[in-house]
Amino acid sequence: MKVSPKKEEFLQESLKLIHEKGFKATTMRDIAERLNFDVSNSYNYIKSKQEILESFLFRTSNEFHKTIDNVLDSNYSAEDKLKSLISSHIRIASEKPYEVALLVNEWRNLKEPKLNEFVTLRDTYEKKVSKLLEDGINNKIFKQMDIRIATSVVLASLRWFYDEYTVKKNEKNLNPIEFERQIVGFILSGILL
Amino acid sequence: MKVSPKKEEFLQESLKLIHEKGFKATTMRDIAERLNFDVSNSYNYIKSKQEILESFLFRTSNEFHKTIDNVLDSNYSAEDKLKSLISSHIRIASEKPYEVALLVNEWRNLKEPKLNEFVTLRDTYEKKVSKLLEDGINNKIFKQMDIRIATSVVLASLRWFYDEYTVKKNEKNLNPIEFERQIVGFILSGILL
DNA sequence: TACAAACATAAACAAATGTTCATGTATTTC
DNA sequence: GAAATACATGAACATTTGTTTATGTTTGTA
Repeated sequence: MKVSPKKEEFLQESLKLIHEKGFKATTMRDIAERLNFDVSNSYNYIKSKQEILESFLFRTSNEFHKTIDNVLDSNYSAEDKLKSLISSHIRIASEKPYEVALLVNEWRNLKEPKLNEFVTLRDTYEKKVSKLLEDGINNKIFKQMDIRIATSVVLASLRWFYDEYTVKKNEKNLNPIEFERQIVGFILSGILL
Repeated sequence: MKVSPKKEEFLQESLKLIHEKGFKATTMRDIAERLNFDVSNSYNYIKSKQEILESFLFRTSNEFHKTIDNVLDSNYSAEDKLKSLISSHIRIASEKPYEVALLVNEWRNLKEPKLNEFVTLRDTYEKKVSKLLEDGINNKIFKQMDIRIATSVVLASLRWFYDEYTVKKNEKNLNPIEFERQIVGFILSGILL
């Protein structure tokens, strides 16, 4: 599928607007206005408003899945797999913060059957993380923990990071490398000295 | 301010619906339909749709603020303050999961000037947490860490918990006491054995 | 019992929204 | 230079939405 530069511009501007205002609150007229053309012209680029959301969400979801699959397929120890997963997650979130923001905040606006499809993908991703943690526990690398809690907490610890790269630069942005170092420290051994 | 039982029922049902579908996607007619009366009747209970959101959001925000203020005012060590904070957070989220869900997911739908007011409250809350962590670092109880990252990660680790109490009971719900034990373990000393 | 408050309905509204259609102008490609 | 493709406009549409107004019924209470 070829993407003309204008279409790409349309999609990127839509992405940013949807991130700013939320999917429901962003109207087709909002998008068109920002691009200085009439609403109707938008439909030369997309078939429907939903399509914008769907394409971004599934594209980004796929990227995360590919990444975790590669990590799980590797011969690293559970500890190094987890480090590698963290690293990949941070890379994606810093490279494509708006896409990740959409993934986190706007998936609820999908309609069936896409919504179901997405939720299934999300559950699958969680299960992959759970498996990684479970292996680590079985190999006595990680503590004995409730897998469900551990999975949620690890994912929650990473999920907010896109925000550092969408917010205005009134403060210095976090350096992804340093962030990775700190987050690895936190997840592996907590904050206690 | 007295709240009649019918008004309370109206608000609670609105709360659940808004949580299910999102604020924008929930129409006044949706709410009325669920309560088996006409849309117009809703306006005997509230002045506007926005008011529903505002009242829940600021009420819950206040509760969190009161709680953290009490924690900070105590004579506990930084470590015990943090434990106490975690405990309070989990209590609120398990007692009022829908209110907390709204706080986390729907604040973007506030309009100015309420939006600004809310964001300020939220920033203030974060600063309070940062202060707690900073004190702990200065007293050599916590590791040397980037305060901004540590604050975000601690809050993110707690934020998702309401979900355990809003989701259908197809799986056993988490016991808040056990959750607290695990989360304290995680935040204080990570997952590494 | 009478009066006020609470609870309810029906009809209508203005504005906003996603989308389509018919049509026109650039731009690219052969 | 002709033909196809990309880019754009304006008008119109059917729905949906929050909210108001006028009016009626039920319920608690003095």
